[in-house]
Amino acid sequence: MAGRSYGQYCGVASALDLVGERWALLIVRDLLVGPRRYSDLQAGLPRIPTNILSARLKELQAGGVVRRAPVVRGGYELTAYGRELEDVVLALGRWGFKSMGEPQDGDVVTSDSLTMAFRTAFVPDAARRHPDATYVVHVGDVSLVVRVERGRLAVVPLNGAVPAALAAVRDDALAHVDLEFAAGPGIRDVISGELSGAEAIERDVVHIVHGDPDMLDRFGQTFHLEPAVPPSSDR
Amino acid sequence: MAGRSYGQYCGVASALDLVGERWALLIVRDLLVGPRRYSDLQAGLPRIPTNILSARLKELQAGGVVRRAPVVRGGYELTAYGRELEDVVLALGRWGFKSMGEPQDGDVVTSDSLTMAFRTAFVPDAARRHPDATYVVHVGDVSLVVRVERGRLAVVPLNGAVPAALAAVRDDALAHVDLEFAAGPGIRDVISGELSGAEAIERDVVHIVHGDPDMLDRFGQTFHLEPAVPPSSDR
DNA sequence: CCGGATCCGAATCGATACTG
DNA sequence: CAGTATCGATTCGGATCCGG
Repeated sequence: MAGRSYGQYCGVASALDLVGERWALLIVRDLLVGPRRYSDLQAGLPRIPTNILSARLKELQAGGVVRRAPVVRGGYELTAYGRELEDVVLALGRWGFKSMGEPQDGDVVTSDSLTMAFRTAFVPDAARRHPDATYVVHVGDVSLVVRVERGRLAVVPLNGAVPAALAAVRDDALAHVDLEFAAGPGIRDVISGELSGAEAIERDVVHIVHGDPDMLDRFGQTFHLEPAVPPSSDR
Repeated sequence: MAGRSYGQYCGVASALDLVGERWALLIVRDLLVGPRRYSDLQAGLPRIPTNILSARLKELQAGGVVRRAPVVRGGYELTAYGRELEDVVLALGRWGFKSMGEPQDGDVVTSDSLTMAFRTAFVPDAARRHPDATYVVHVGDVSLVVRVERGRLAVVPLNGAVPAALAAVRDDALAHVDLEFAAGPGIRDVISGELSGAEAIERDVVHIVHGDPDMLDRFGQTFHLEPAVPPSSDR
């Protein structure tokens, strides 16, 4: 499966031998949200060719990263070892956030990628200061229920079927939504702190559907990622 | 250069568009140690085809990750943005460490990969308890001077030319080496804590060249990575 | 319809040779 | 030393096909 290894006795090389092939870490990203069926993964990675998805799933299984999900019919899930890739995916997401400019033509936002983005941006310390809040967020055609409860984060899709446990969380959250808003790509300037809540609303980067607009600042503190370094500070 | 993007407006996808191609992160790994010339990179990545190295360096420059090093003739170095990949490389190294079994035929250990491995395994808290120690470590045909000074880590190759600043660190360190040892791949069991210093010496995993063998335990505390999770604990 | 397997042209990779 | 050029071997991407 890894016909071509990097040939180095090194942790980084070993990791890349397992998850360094094209698409592999995006599959892992989606599986970090939860078990997924073949067609779920395909839907979440619109550009992946079906033979590549198939090949990657086989390789990831052979590498002990992924296994068949016994409960979900036709499902895949991460092994314990695979779940430990969360650090890697979060680090990549933090770094890559800084180079996300405007979306390119045809770029999509998926439910799973946005869910992982919230996990990446989540600041536990800030959440501890405001331990409870519930947001409903619309980006593109993805809608998520983002809940901070006792300083812990849960993200659940607003629509669609979810496991019973998550459905309970979702229904509970929807009973008391603090803030519901729709946002475009400019939301990243709120996440990076380059735009205050009020500025974001004024510039139509964020449209408040429901709730107290001041909550948007709390949102920006709870979910924060560093903005891009200016190229000038290159030294 | 990135003719084929993943087409997702997502930090992880954006990161992989920049450094997800084959060999890219290994080039970054080596550049994290310091500026390198084309031939240094080639020597540190014995299996990379020269046209691929050339192509990657171009792409990484276009992506703002790498630039020509003004000081070193023919050199490359990371930009400020590129240096921020350290988190990613360390996370990958930590994860990949767990799947490093025995070295495969033809696997090499390079100076730069071992240097980054020490940075990955370095435990600042443990170093704070023993803030000063100097080791000379031989693995394969790589020899490094590993120095902890006031709780901070510096790794310098034992042989070969280095910039003046590093040469000073090296000479200073060599003046009072606490422990010099040679090790094979089994060194990873010391790093993972699965072998005590005494056991490692007894089983010939580590050969003490010079110094107090008891220092090997301190070494194992200062440089620690989690061992592989047993497949049984998969839930 | 879901979960893939198969086929094929296009792009990339890997090995080697060659050049300023 | 620092790459470019070339070319066969792989892999990738897109589409189609097939069994349950």
